[in-house]
Amino acid sequence: MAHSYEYPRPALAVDCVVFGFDEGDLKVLLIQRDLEPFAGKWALPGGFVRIEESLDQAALRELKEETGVGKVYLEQLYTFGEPKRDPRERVVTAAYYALVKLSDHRIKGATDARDAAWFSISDLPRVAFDHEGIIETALRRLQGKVRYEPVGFELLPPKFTLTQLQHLYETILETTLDKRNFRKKILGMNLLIETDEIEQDVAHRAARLYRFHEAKYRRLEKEGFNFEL
Amino acid sequence: MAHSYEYPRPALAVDCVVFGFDEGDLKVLLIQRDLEPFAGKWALPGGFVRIEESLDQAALRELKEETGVGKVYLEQLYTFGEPKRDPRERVVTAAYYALVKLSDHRIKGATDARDAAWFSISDLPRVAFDHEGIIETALRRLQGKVRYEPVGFELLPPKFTLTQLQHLYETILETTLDKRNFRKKILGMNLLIETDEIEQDVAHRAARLYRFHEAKYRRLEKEGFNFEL
DNA sequence: CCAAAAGTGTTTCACTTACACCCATGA
DNA sequence: TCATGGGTGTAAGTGAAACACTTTTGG
Repeated sequence: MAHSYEYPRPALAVDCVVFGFDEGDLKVLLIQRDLEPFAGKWALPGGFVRIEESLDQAALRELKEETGVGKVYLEQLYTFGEPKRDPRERVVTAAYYALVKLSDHRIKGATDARDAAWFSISDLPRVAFDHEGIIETALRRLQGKVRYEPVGFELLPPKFTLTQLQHLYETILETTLDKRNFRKKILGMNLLIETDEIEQDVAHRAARLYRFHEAKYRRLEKEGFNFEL
Repeated sequence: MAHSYEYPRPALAVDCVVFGFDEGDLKVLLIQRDLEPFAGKWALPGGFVRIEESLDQAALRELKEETGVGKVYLEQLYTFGEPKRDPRERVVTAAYYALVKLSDHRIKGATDARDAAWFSISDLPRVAFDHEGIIETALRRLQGKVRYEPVGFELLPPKFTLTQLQHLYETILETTLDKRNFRKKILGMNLLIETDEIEQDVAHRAARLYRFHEAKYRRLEKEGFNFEL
């Protein structure tokens, strides 16, 4: 193995694909760049990894700095290292994806110095660098993940209706689901806690609100239980 | 976003977990380090990423240089970036995993300057750095992958018996499978081509050899077909 | 009373699982 | 002829999929 200092080093960055879900719409958080290259263009929140911090820490820090997003589900996605992906110089980026509850973060966006905004996944603007490919990769990963792990709840408020949950799955998986079968299956897992509250301010019969029983899921998971669909 | 040259940069490496399958045993290829730190210890093949090459290229190059392994299935696994994972200085490593046909690579190992050897996954020596964790991550990934994509064939010779295939799955998934059900399922996919050859030099009835119909799989995959178990 | 979404069961079909014996071959 | 693994079918059970009407509520 060669010594590391014999060669020039690529720069190392992190970028985050932040997903939110709102009114049947899957959204991604983008920030407007204020520096070249691609100044003025939309891009994923991210930045360079500091010498003393882990990649996870770097991703969290950038997320906080650029978007105000705090407590989120965060997972490493893939590391992109094509030599020409940054026109200035060699930059390798460890991409992450995050799931946030829009109920917590609806206000954020234009809070920081930087301009940030949510875009529907089906109506993204042109983005800088290879970020379109990164977003695409993140979406595919989310589609895979949501089938066999209960990450969908990270995108919903703590209390939600079964219809909201179904719409979330339909949106992410780009499909439609049968209402009765969906409810049968999800309730059959006994991982939802029925609250005695109902949704408010709707012009029709109000649906019951449920919570996800995270602790119970963690317990079952350890015993080999598999969340599926 | 800060300019990259304001800060010291981590070094960037790649490491490969190379899997092979031999006589019912899942193996990993390790090399003996000749430099500090951990000189003399076993470690994953890998090295630093050069400034003009992609991560995939770096992984392939290191694999070739250190082990002679050429045509393989190669996929990025995860990027490990804990600040202290290398005692000398900050090194971030993009880990890959590779699947090779031991029938092609049985001879290799001690060919290069470096000492290389195959170890059973169930009987690994102590390894350098955080490589044990990387191997563990790779194994879990392989276990997940093998269920819903036909990567198992990358570990078998081009022609194989159904029993070999079953043993491969049993080994990777650490379980046992019912012979009749396994054969029914795998043959029912119509992705195996029955050759008119049989295995040689066995002290009992010789089993028929099959090939994996890769082209057909690629076609079906595009139409939405899902390989499963 | 109308519009809109909530909520609820049953039947059918496909797939998974469990299970045991005879056959072919080489030593 | 014996030991070793190769090769084969069926029945029962479980889970997925299809499917439509009544109820509640607010406007």
